[in-house]
Amino acid sequence: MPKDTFFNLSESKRGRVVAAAIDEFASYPFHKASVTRIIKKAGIASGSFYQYFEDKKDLYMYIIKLIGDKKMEYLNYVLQRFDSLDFFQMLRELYLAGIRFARDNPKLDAIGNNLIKNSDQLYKDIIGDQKPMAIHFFEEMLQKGIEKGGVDPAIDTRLVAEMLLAINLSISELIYEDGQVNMNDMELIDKMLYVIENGIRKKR
Amino acid sequence: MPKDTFFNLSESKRGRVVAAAIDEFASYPFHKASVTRIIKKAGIASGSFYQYFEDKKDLYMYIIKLIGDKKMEYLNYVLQRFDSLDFFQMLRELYLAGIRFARDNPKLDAIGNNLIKNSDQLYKDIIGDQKPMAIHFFEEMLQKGIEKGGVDPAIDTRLVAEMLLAINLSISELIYEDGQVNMNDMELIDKMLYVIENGIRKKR
Amino acid sequence: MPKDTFFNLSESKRGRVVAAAIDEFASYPFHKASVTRIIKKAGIASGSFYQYFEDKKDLYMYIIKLIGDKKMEYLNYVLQRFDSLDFFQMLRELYLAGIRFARDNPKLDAIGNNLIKNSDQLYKDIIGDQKPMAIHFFEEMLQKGIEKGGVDPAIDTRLVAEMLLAINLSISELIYEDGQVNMNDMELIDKMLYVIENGIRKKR
Amino acid sequence: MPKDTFFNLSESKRGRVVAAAIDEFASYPFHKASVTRIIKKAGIASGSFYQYFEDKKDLYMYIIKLIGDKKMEYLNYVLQRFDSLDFFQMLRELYLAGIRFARDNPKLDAIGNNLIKNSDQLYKDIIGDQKPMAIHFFEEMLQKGIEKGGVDPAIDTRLVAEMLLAINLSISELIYEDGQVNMNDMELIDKMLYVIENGIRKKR
DNA sequence: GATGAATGAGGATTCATTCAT
DNA sequence: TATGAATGAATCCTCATTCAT
Repeated sequence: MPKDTFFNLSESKRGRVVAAAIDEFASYPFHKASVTRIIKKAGIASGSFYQYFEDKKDLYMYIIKLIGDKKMEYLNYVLQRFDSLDFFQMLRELYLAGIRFARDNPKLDAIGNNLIKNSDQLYKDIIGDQKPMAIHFFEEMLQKGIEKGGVDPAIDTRLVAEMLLAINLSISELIYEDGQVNMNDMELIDKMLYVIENGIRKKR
Repeated sequence: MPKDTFFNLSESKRGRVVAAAIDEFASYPFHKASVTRIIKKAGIASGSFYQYFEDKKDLYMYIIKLIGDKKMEYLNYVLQRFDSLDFFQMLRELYLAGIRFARDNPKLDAIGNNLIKNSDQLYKDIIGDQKPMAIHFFEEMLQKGIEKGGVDPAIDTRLVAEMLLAINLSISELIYEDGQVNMNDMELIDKMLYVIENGIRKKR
Repeated sequence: MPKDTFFNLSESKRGRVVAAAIDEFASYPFHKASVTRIIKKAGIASGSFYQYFEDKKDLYMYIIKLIGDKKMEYLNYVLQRFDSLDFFQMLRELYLAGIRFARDNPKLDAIGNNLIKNSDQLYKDIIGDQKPMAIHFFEEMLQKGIEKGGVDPAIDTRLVAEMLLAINLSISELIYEDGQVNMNDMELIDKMLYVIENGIRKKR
Repeated sequence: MPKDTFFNLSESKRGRVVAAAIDEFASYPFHKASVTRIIKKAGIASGSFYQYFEDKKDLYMYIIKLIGDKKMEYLNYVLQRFDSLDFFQMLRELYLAGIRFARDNPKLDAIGNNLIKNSDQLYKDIIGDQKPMAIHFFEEMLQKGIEKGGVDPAIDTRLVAEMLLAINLSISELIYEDGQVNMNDMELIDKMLYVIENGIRKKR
């Protein structure tokens, strides 16, 4: 947690620090990210940095938290309708929210993706339970879908949850493939959902 | 590419260097991996290292190439039957080969996974065309499957290729989840393929 | 010397600052003692510190002075009887007073001892004339003892004064040896004085 | 312990490093002693320093060991005659050896004295058993003196050992008092021994 | 080809002190 | 008078790489 001194800062300076950190962590993995560069970009003294944060990790974790909060803003709208939507509607909305978040906040998305996919112990420490929680959430969705009748009860919910998460995480890469957007969000989602719903076996 | 001096080395010394490098890169991300540690583990002089390799990246890329070659050994058996197997048989064999590779070579698998998932620019440089090639391969498989009639022609082959790759990459994590194996390979593959083939919509 | 602002402070706040400083200087040598820690312990603003004191050294010297004053309280009773006691009675009382001071004020004693024994230039600056004065005092005592007839006139008073001071300074270490008290004060003093009076040559 | 690389150094360079370190540690307490200054004085690269030593403490401990070895050179001559000398002859020789060491190696003496007197935990760690061992040695000398008949059996040997050590440690300060030498070694020793042998009570 | 000492830019972090409010 | 954010030189230390032997 950043120290009080950080939160007492003027909004503009705090914003500069956050922006500099986001820039840095989007460009370099944690160990290569340089406090010195962040300091320079933010235009603060090195001593100040350590009056705001315990250390580099403290700042990194704060940025991760910001990312989580920001992502939640995108997801909240969907989550509130957890009970009124059926499974496939819900999944569509979730993927869509993820895409929108990635489009609006490409750097945050990059940092977040790097974190969740990385197998480094440091990253595992930081990410903590978030990945298991995400899987659990998908599994619950599937369970409910089975109960309501929309989802095939023959599937292994845990396994499918992992598959859906893997696909979810690959979406932002899909979007920026080759640095250009190939299709619009809706089209992308529709095509993905078609496959998820129906599989890829030829229908008779 | 390592220099000629490296390939002129006695097999045992070359082996020590490779083993040390694999150990190191499996334990640390590129930037944290230490040339000094590799040198010590391999029992060579630091000067020698730079007579074998341009720099750390040169060694890393060589290891990546070794991993690719090794993986090919596992895949070749499948690829040779590209024409005789139908799409789903092929996919099953590919996933299975991937699992076997991961089980037999956990360190290589770790290095490879870390590489392909990482969004770091450095890693992108190193991985080069491999990911696009993998996607392209899946896409071709799908095309052929459509032509042969087993695969639904309504799908977007490129998109599905990406999805299949994302799932493929998540497999080794599935296997080692919680440090324990939850189901046997066949069961895992079967359940995954069931979903891929049929989707998760309830059948009437 | 602390600034006027410090002496204008409420007694409670001044006391907090002094206590925090004593704590700190008893725990760390001057260079390692941290103004920041003192500030925190005392609950004052860092800016305030420099409105009370010139710098860290200023505070340190003030604490040293406090220690001197405190020690004088213990010695005054003895010094007042300078004329009525003979040399050995006087020495006994002085050592005893020193022991009592150390027992009652272990932190002050620790700071003082560290100061007087240290050969660091900084410490020499701070301690100034105090050590020469102490030696001078012992020397005068010896002179008077010789005149009165109790003390052997063959000794080199200056040298013996130094020896007596060296012994005096080692007393507090003796007391706390191994963190435990080995003998009571009187016994300790008696045994020391016996040696000082009679030396260690076997008597015929 | 310094690394092999240090001992493989040319004598001249090793000498420069040692001289620079002695200079530095004689001028500053451990925490204030600067690796950077040592590096500059010795004319080596900062990286080299850490190829020779684990860290600053490693170098410091090595210097302490050098001091011990050097002091032993001065004491060995005396110690070899442990059995042939009586207590007071022995004590005289020991003090004399100490004085000679201090005169010949003032910087080493300063470092050593600072170490043994300092109450800092770091210094205690480094000095380890050396002080107890010194006291023990004095105590044994006293015991033997009592058995042989030269030393007063009424004394508390442990206490006197501590007193003798305290005096021993104060000798080098005596010598350099006011930066000038007041008397020659023999005279100093004789006067000290006179007091130690006979005490300071007037003889009838 | 082998060696391993030498290099030095760069790393994160500390801390006494200043100064604007 | 009180505050506490700002400062930046200085701290120890790391590490990939070079180069003379």
